[in-house]
Amino acid sequence: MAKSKEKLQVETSVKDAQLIEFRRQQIINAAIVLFKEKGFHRATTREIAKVAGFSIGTLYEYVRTKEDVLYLLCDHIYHEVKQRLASFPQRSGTIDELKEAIKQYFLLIDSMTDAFTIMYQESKSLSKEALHYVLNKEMEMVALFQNILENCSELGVLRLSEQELFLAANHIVIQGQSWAFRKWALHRHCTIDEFIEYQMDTFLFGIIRK
Amino acid sequence: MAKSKEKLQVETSVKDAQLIEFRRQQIINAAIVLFKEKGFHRATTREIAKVAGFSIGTLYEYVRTKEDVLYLLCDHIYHEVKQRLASFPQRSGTIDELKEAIKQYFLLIDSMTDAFTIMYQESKSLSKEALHYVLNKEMEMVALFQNILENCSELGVLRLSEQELFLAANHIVIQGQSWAFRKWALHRHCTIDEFIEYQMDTFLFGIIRK
Amino acid sequence: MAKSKEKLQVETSVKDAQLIEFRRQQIINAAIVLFKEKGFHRATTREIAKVAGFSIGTLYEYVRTKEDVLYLLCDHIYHEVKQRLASFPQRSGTIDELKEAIKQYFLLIDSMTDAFTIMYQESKSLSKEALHYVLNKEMEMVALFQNILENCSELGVLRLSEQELFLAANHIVIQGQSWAFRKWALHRHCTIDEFIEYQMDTFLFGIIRK
Amino acid sequence: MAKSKEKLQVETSVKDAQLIEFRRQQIINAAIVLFKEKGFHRATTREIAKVAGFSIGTLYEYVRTKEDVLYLLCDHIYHEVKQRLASFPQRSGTIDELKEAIKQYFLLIDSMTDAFTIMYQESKSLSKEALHYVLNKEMEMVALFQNILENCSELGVLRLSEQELFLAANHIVIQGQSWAFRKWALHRHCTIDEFIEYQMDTFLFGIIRK
DNA sequence: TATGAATGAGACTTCATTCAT
DNA sequence: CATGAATGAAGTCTCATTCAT
Repeated sequence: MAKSKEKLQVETSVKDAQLIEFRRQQIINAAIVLFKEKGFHRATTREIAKVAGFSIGTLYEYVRTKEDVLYLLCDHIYHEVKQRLASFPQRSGTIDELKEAIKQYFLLIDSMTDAFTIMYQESKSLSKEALHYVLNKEMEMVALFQNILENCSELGVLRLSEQELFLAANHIVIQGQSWAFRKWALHRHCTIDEFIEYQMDTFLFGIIRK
Repeated sequence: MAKSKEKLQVETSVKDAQLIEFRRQQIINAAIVLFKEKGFHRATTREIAKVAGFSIGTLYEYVRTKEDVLYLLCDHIYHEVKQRLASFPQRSGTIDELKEAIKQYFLLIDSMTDAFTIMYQESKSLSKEALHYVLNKEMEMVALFQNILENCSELGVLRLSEQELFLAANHIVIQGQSWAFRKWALHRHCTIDEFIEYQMDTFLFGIIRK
Repeated sequence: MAKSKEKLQVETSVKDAQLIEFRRQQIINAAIVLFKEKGFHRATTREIAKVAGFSIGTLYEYVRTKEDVLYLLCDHIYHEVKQRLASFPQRSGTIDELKEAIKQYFLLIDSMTDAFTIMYQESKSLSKEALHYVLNKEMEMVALFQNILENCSELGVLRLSEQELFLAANHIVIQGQSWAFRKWALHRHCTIDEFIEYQMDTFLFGIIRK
Repeated sequence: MAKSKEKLQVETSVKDAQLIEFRRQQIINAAIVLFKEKGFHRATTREIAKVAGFSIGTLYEYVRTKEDVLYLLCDHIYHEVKQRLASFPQRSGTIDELKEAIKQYFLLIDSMTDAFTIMYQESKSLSKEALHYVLNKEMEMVALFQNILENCSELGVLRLSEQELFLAANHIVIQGQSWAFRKWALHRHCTIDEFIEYQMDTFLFGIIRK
């Protein structure tokens, strides 16, 4: 797996970039369905190809190993998260911005429950190199919230130490994820909106008071 | 896998109950090491036997399938959690009791990081029946905290709705687990004690205010 | 194993029907050699693949389990029997037709001694479902002779009760098979032709007299 | 396996001859049940010991290998057959004696269907040496009938060539066995007595006429 | 580009047999 | 004599990956 500072490249024998993009999206969609149903290891490449709508031979034209499929999936998720959270940032440093960011993040997770769950249960199957890359992305996600919190902190809205900033950002990320992999228990007691409200409430109050 | 209301039984061809207990603990210990290192699927039964200190044949005298090993491991964890949380319950309904419970739970997780991580990443590999049993245990764990919170609520220390009780209990459980599977990121910024303090602080403040 | 009223289907991942037919014939041939030499249980799937001329992986592209190999073998035999006995039916109801049928059946067995012996010693290793199917075929074989006898009976050449018709048909089938699994003893005393003549003689005389 | 002209000896580490006899009968009985149910290969030595009523360790005090169990079983059957057919021989050379012998043989088989079926389906699993011994016994059984037929022939009751004598004896033995391994089909159409009568009738008529 | 038959390393599991108690 | 825990060779089957068409 070739490496670049920015992104691990999954090599192909196919040249047409658009086709690559298209096929890979098919692969990711198939992978989400299958990995959710049976996990990374129990899902076979043959099945992935079949669900994706082409042959096993074709699959291997767009991916070098099964692990690549998982990597593609993880990468895809972070891409989505970034896009979603990047779409509204006014860098105002107000509590409202923070709230909006949290809300968007939670809603995103709710709309991609399966993908998130897979990522958290299967990323350990990545190679050291790929895992490292994915965990970095994860930290970037935390950093996104850390930034927003920092803005608030600088404007005096919050009063948090370095450590508290980090822990608070983590707190948000984790609670969001928990909606994905504990949905089976949570959604019997509340909707995503109620969940968001509760988290926001508790969290902000716990934070702001300082 | 025979079933009883209380516990799924893993059958053996060995008769000496003490020996069974002993060997199974060896198996669990070996499994924790290996599952942590390579995950459930990449770890082979032969390796498990080897690390446990006996032959593959012997392993299968104490376990019917590889899945049984995972089940044994999960069951073991819940056993520990219950013992730990059951060891100090004065049922006082005070905030101090709540704090102590949370602390014990977090410390337990810290001392069994690997086991907890495995459970959360691999339990999906259990059979439907075994998974159901494990998830039930998980809910029992949540219920433990729910009870303590309820006690506090009844004594007027807290003022929480049914839903809030459940969400708060979940909150605790999740944050505790997050220390296990995000330790790699967290422990670079704080110790377990600092983490506990932070969680307690934020959480309780977010809760109590009501 | 999918089921249809007519035939149990052994499923494949290979799509080319002609190739399937070809490979399966290779498998059956290999199985006859090996099952004869060491029996169903002592013959390994790896050996079967090797003798058939391909890898173990390929074997499992054309067969789902080892049992399938045995089933394929049994099915093949009945196919042959039917073809052979169906090739000359003038439905005349004469003794000559009966004699010809018996002769063809005995000659067929002589040319497939190994396959027949295997079938009678190993069919018990089939699953209940497959065994049932095979025993049904066996009864169909008996019925073939029962029909011929019935024709003779209706034309007054023979005078047999229902029960006698059945027993007589069985008699033929069994004596034929005995040439297969007792060849080791019989062929030291007579050729297949002598055996046929003796059986015909004794049997017909015992029957016709009535 | 030590060899003597008369009988293959299965060695033991136990000395008490009576106990040996007793335990072996237990083993044979257990083997009949289990080999019938699952065949020689699928039945495990552990099961045999369990059904026999003792431990696996004890089993191996009275038998050196699993194959020995099968051998013991086969040997036992021939012992029974000989005893049964030896109990009434007046060497009269009459048709009635022949008829009585046939009847006794058929009745014996009917009372030991399972054992006979096992012998014919599993004896192939014996070592070459043991198989040879068992097949010899089989030929002795044929010879028993050959003798009786010869007596009749000498007295002029029958008029058969050497070859015919052999084939006729075989005929009897085979038809008897067929009651064992085709009982599933036959007993729906007739009782053992009807079967005997039919066989006697057809066979004798086919024979005597000469 | 797309296909799918072929490959074979390697996984899980069984079970006959031994031997210390 | 009896026991049963331990052993490990060997068997069946899966599935990621390749490559000729």
